[in-house]
Order: sequence, then structure tokens, then C-alpha cells
Amino acid sequence: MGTKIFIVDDHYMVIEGIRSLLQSEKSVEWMGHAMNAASCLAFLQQQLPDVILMDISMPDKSGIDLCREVKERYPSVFIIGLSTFNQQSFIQKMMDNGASGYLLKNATQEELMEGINTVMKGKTYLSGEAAQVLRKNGTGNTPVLTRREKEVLELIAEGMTNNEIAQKLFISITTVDTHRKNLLAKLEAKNTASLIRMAAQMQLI
Amino acid sequence: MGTKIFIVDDHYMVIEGIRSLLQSEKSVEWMGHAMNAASCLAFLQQQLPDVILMDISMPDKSGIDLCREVKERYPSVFIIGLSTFNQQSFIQKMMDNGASGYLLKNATQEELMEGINTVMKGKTYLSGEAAQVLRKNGTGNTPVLTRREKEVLELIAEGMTNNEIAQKLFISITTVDTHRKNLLAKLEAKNTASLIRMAAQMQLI
DNA sequence: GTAAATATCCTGTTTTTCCGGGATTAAAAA
DNA sequence: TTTTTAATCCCGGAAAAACAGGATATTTAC
Repeated sequence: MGTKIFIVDDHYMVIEGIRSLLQSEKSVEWMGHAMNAASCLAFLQQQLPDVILMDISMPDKSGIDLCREVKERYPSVFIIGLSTFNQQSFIQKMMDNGASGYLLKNATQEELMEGINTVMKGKTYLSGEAAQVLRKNGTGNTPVLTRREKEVLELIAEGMTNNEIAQKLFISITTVDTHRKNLLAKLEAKNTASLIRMAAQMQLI
Repeated sequence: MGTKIFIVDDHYMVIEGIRSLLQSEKSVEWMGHAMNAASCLAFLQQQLPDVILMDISMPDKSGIDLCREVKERYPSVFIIGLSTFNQQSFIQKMMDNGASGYLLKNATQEELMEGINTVMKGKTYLSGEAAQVLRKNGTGNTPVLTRREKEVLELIAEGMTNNEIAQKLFISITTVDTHRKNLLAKLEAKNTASLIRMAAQMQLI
């Protein structure tokens, strides 16, 4: 009996492509696909695959959230993240939320099979480029922001002044200013402009 | 004789998917694929397809540039842009560079065939969502920035002050300030923070 | 139980941005 | 040829951000 595979991706072309790539493989059993988070969860209530290939971008919910949800309900399922870009932040978040591996969509058939086989053994699999991206910074590049800092950053990005933010969060202007200082330091920005740009690049806003 | 199709995409899964979708179609002839801009151009020197399906993200060159290049050399070829996201700016730029159509990667087989057939007639084809995105703003959403404004915006995003920008561009501080005012007005931003965020969202930086 | 991290608050100064007015020149479009 | 657009320049003042250099509670982690 082969490894039972299910795929969640809202791109029909990708689903077809993966199916085509896996067709020749005797060791895998194609269970079907879902094109959004809701129907994925519905499917899982009926049957449980061994491995889910999960795209990070979905119409109704991000793959990152879906990943966490699925792992909470069905911890035994192995999830492999899928995406077009090697955005460090996405890969990191998927892995944090319990994914066992990550494949970029330019993966070859060999990588795909290697990924499936590796995670089935309980190990972690990252496709070549994904691994590089993670190694390059190892949480060093994207700084850890506190809850409050994220809130303040978001409001700054919306164009609010320290005064407005202070009122909104019921804290003093000087506190907002302090958070701001910390944000500048953490993101290594010298002013608001570079702060927001950095944050945008890191998918923080 | 069917429509000769060539595909340029660096994602193997997508190439496989499209091939699988087109396999059953008698009216199309699969010419092959390229996984980067260079090998695409090399292929075109040997043979000329009727329609090229072209991804916007490529390792060596953006599909937007490749599109312009191919249309300059081989104006008779119809190009259909392909991408994962319905980023208004990308779609707009592809169309500006001579693409005849645009498909999102969640397109169905029907949409794919309709797209190919429509552009072969010399018409423009936009898949459902792509069309909506373009209609929604019709160049209204992304403002037109002048050469100088783009330069100044870029330098602001890099964290430079008006003073520094003035020195770099050999113009007066007050001129930089004027460009800045215009940028704020054009992007409907109330300060630097929202300016940079807007610019990031519109792929201006 | 103690150390580290987080969130809060403060004063004062300097720098930068933002805003409201202008104006002139050169080049492109009508 | 006239009008529009783009690029340049100016002043002055108000508002905001950045910087320096603190302090004090409260969690959280070890």
C-alpha cells in the first residue's frame, strides 16, 4: 500500500502538474485534491491521508493558518508546504506551524518524491532553495517583535502619528515613542521610511 | 494543423499541469517548454510558436522584460501572461509590453483554451479575475509617477533624508520637498509611513 | 527566587517632515 | 502657438520624528 497523498492548492494547473508527476509512482496513492481550506477540512473529516501538499496561498484562508488547524486536529498527518516564491518568512511560518517540509513549485519530480518519502519517515524536508533561504538567516534576519511592537508597527504603517497611536492603544505618547525606537533598532532602520520598507519586505505588514 | 504552443515557466509542476491539460486537446500542438528567459530566446531562434504562455517570474529575467523583448523580435507571436497572483501592476505591465492576454494559474482548462483561441484571433483575453482587477482601477489606482518622482521615492525608501537626497541628485532640498509633496498627493498618503507602504503595495519599490 | 524580557512612563533637544503658500524655466502635447 | 506637464527653486511655521538617557512595574523563563 502506497503513501496516501492529498493536495490543497487553488491553482488547477499545479494540481494537474503534481498529479501528472505522481502518476507514474507506484508508491504513492492519489487521494484527491481541494482548492480551498474549507473543502480541505471537509475532506479530512471523511478520510485521512498520510501526507498533505499544501499551498500557502488560498482564497479563503492562508495555508499558514490552515496548516496549524490541520495539525491541531490531525497531528499524525504530515504537511509539506508549497509555494512559488522562496519567501523566508512564509517558509519559516509554515515550519513553525507544524509543517514537516517545504517545496518550491519549481521542484523536480525527484525532489517531490524525496520530500514525500523523507517526511513519511518523520524527518524534515526542505527543497534545495528553501533550505538555503532558511539557513542564510536562521531567524537572524527577521527580528522577533513583541506583541505590542507589531501593533505599533501596523498602526505606523497605516499612517498614524505617535499621538494617534497612543490614543488608540490607551498608552502614553512616550511609550509609543519607545516602541518606535525599538522597532527602528530591531529592523536596523534609520527612519520611518526604511522601517516601513523593511517591514514590507519581511512581510510584517 | 493545430495552434503551436510554447511555455516559459520556471515551475516544473505548472509546465506539467498545462501539458496535462492540453494533452487531450486536438487543436493545440505542444512545442515544448523553457524554464528561463535565455533558453526561451534560444528556442525562438529555431522555431516560432503561435502562442507563448509566459510566467512573470523567472530566475534570470522578469517575464515583463522577456515579453517586451520577444514582441520586439517576433511581433507575430501572441503572448499570454501567467502568474499566481492577480497583482494589478504585473498584469498592467505585461499588457503594456505587448501581451495579448493574461491567465491566473488557477485558471480552468476551459479558460486556458478560451484564452488560447481568443488571442489567436488577434483579440485580447483576460481570465475572469484578471479582468476584474484591471477594470477596478483602469490605471486609476496606480498613479503615474514622473522619472524624478520615482527616483526620489526610491531614495526615500532607502532611508535618506531630503538633505541627503538633494546632495545625491544635485538639486535643492526644497525641490526634493516638492517632489515629496507630489508623491504624498499622488499616492494619497498622509505621511512617509503610509507613502512607503502604498509604494510597496503597488510594487513601486 | 532571580534574571531577563516586556511594557510602561518621563524630560529635553535636535532634526526632519509636513503644509501652505508661492515662482520660473524647459520641454512636450494640443 | 498656446497650454500643460515636469523639474526646478524659495520662505516660514507647525507638527512630528529621532536621539540621548534615563526610570519603574510586571511578566516570563530559567
